[in-house]
Amino acid sequence: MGIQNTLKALSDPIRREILELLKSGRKSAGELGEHFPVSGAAVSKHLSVLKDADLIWDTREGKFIFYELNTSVLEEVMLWLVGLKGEEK
Amino acid sequence: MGIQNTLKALSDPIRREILELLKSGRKSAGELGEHFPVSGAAVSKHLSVLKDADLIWDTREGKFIFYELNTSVLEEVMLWLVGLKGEEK
DNA sequence: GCGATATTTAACCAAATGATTAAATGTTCT
DNA sequence: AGAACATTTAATCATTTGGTTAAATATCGC
Repeated sequence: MGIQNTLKALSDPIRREILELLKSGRKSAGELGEHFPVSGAAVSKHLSVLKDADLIWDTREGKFIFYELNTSVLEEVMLWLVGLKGEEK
Repeated sequence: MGIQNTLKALSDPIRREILELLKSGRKSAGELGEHFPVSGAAVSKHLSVLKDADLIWDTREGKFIFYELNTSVLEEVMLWLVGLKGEEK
């Protein structure tokens, strides 16, 4: 965990777009996958990176696995950024 | 440029620590290098990544090259993060 | 239980990343 | 000009990353 995992997870454009898609509510892996020109397996791996970083969590619901956004972990990154900006000089 | 370059640059711990060191003022490449257990060449490459991301700028001063923090580019990242947190649901 | 569907995991591969050492560049001083 | 110093660039290498296809898991409906 920690800021390292978070920033690493955020450093990929597909992963960031996944998070943005989840802003409007929970979505299944397949639903998320439709938005990207890569295989489902690739999307699945991105999801597991986001999950390891605690940026999303999942719930199985029958045949589907739904993913949901967890923004609480972004707090640490924001604080770090603010620290860099604010305490300058 | 853009948020992609910025986040990529921020995703490495040495580069983040370089930025933190620069909070307290400009430092030469060598001075920065002393803080890390890697070669000067490695530090130099990290500096060039940060420079490409516009997170730092440099000024040659005689034998030395001084690096200085530029936090303005962090604005975009902060906005993106706030957007993710705020517009949730 | 079987077939269809949704998703992940495994095995593999090419490209990117971060490191090293050695060579090149720029600057100062004598 | 030449030696010493500060830093970058080049060549190289091992590891990580992001992708693919094929196989494994899990659930549903018949």
